[in-house]
Amino acid sequence: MNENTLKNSYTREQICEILRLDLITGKFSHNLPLRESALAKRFNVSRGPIRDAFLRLTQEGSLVYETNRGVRVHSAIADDEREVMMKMRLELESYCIAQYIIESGPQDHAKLKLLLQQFKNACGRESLRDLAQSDLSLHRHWVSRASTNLEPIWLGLAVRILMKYSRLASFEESIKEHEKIVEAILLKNVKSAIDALSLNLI
Amino acid sequence: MNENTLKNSYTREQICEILRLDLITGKFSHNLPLRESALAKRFNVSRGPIRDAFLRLTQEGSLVYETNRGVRVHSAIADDEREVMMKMRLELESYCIAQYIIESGPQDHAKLKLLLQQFKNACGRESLRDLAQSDLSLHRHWVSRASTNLEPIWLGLAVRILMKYSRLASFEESIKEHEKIVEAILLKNVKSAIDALSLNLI
DNA sequence: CGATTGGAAATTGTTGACAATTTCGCGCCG
DNA sequence: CGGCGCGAAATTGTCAACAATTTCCAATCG
Repeated sequence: MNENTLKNSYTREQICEILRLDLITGKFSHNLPLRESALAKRFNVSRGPIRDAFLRLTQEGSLVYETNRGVRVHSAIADDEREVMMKMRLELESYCIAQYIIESGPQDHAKLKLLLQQFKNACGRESLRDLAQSDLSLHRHWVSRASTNLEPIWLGLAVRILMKYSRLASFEESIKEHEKIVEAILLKNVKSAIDALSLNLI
Repeated sequence: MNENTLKNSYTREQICEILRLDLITGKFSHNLPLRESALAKRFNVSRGPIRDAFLRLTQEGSLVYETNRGVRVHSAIADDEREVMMKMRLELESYCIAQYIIESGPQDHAKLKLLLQQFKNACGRESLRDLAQSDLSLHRHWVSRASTNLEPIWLGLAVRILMKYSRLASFEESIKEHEKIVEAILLKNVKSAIDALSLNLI
């Protein structure tokens, strides 16, 4: 926890992102509730912003809220729930990639390449946290560019799916899958991009 | 606004529900930001709970948040976004109805009949607000019973879809569609329930 | 006349204090 | 010895005040 060393306090958004990655990588116990005051101290802010983050993560589905009793980590999704979520996510991202290919310009492509490179680096470091973060960032790039309306829905799906398997398959394979998707996008080949995506989202 | 006449202040949850229906039925301008203090006065609470509700509705997608500038009503979704959302919602609710048929007991069925009746009553009153509320309650019943994991995702989809058409098709037709779904559920006929659902979610 | 800049008003962001609720341990009684 | 209140501690819920930021308007300058 090196965030305490910085004196600057965190924004609601930053706190939310950090906690989200903590949740994805399983840093919190499933049975113990998360305490507002403990996290307030950790991030060097008052309880207000922490409550804001809790509320968001609850809506995303990674936390469960009980009145007067705080929040707990949501139980992992079942296999068939994951299957449904995957179908929904594939539907959503397919649309977004098709849209992204139409709308994106050179600066988007530069960003895309950068995010892919960061993903590869994270695979190299073999850090689960960095991997989850860069995976989310990459997918989020085309989703948010294509539709701000679909982005919050996508986030809820992606986070829950990631929580299910804090362990991703093989780093090598994951890199190849994402390379194929990005390559197809840069060539503006919708069909091939979606084919590659559907191999990634299984 | 008869909520002011009651002295009791509202819970976060109630405020959220009221605002959600206000948003669905188009009570707020798309360009003007929603003011925390104005709503705090309306609900007779401080700004804290209002901010909580804003945060939730933002995550649901009906509001858009800008740092230091408050929230505005999110722009309506495009036709093709609606199409994607509908496919996702159909996928989600089909699973939930199948699950619901397996798990539900007599008391669930009683509740189901009650919710259907309330939906019919709302159609009779021709109140758009009541209609939206009872439509949401009915669908929410089987979704929440089947999967707490899918419920927040479903809510985001359903709200945005409802916002798109504050005007529903025909009351008569809508009643028939929902009667068919409920009937099939009570008979534990999964296929026919999902068929009826897919006619409703178009 | 239009653009700019300065400051006042309005609004959001954050905090610490207090109220309401839950939790937990301890003594008490059967 | 086990269950039952009871009260203290811990925790969440709410609030009002203050800080930071944005917005708006009017005075000023080119």
